[in-house]
Amino acid sequence: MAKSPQHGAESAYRRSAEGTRLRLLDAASELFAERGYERATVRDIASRAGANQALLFRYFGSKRALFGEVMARGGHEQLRTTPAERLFEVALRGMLAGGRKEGADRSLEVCLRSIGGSDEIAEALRGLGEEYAAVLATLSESDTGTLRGDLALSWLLGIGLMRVVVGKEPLASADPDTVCRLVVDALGGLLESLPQSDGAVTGEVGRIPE
Amino acid sequence: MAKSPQHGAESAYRRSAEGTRLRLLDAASELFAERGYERATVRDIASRAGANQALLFRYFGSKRALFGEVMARGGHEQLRTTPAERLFEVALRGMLAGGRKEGADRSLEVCLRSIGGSDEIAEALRGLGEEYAAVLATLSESDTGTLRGDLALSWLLGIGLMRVVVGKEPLASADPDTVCRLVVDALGGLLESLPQSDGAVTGEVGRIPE
DNA sequence: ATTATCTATAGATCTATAGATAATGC
DNA sequence: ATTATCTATAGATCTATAGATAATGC
Repeated sequence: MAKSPQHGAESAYRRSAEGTRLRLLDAASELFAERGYERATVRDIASRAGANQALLFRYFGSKRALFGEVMARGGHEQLRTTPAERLFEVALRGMLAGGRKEGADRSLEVCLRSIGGSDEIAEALRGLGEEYAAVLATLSESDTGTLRGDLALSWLLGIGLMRVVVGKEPLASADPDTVCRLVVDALGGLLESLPQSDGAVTGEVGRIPE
Repeated sequence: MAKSPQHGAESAYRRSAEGTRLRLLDAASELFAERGYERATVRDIASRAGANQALLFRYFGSKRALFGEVMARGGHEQLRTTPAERLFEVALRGMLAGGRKEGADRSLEVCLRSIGGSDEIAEALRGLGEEYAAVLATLSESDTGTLRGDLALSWLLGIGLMRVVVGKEPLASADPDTVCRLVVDALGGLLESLPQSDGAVTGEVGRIPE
């Protein structure tokens, strides 16, 4: 019992600047997703990382800079790895899962929970939104294509808002497949090139890309 | 110049408890809509009302109680005065106007800007959402009617989020008629009894209730 | 000796309250 | 005399920093 490490499992990672930096980043990712920017305090983050609160400032400079790194890290992964025709459904399903999938990209969720906070947060969401909407816009041939992309993204975020953040029933407990089918079917008229969900009960058979 | 009133135009309303209470309520309505719950400080509100900050606590008890009164005041007006078939479009157009219409009900906007703040705020939005969604659900005969109502409301809020709060272009500057038509047309498949917007360019003629 | 970590605290906000002041009605 | 209003400040957070301490590598 003598000389027992005072901080449990993470003691093995101790006294490594790089390791602590990474644990702080991971803890920040989680807490920003759970509580949003404002309500996740630097002390909470440091505590979950098993690090001293002062190290957060040593390694990242400020809370806002840490937020920037968190958003930059996972933010674009989903966009890079998903073909345009599948992006809406993949992002929607990620949102519907609401952090229950390990290692999922929760950037949009982080934004949703952080909204009221500050103008800079709104800008972060706008920036990420630009990228999603631009891809979605390619699914329409219309001259209002970019607007249609914005509207599709709006629905995605609105669903996340009501289901994950607000917890509105019955949406909050609804089966992801059911939600996905209803939404993708309705979006068919807006984004002509959006493949309808497979296993649709509406009678329409979805085109499967490639 | 001697004995000039030190507070300008509002001096006429001075020394009336009822009047001050009302000016505080109005100022709070505006500031909550502009900045959300957290960022609208009691000092800002009192200052805009031309009142001393301590009076806010004297007349309302706490900032949260003031928020409650603001939400209770305008929150249900739109719901009472609008027939179910028209609710979605009326609420959407109100959201698209984004406070540019005098005396419009900005309750949903207030909620959107206040989200990250606290669980109690999320509850306020859930409460208001219950009422909207319940009405919208009556527009579908399906057994997933309530879910469809939630999804329609989600789109409404998502559009408000991206347009009013985030300012995503081209949505933020888009013509309300265009947005309305695109959204209402797409929602037709989700809520069968939703009348399509008149002047539709899609070829379908909307049913006009009564 | 270097540098990762910790302690202690400055400094900036905010909500909320206690008690003093001043305008009105009688 | 009553009560609307104002002054001053308590008390609770939070981010951020300065300087001390302690673990590692040479």
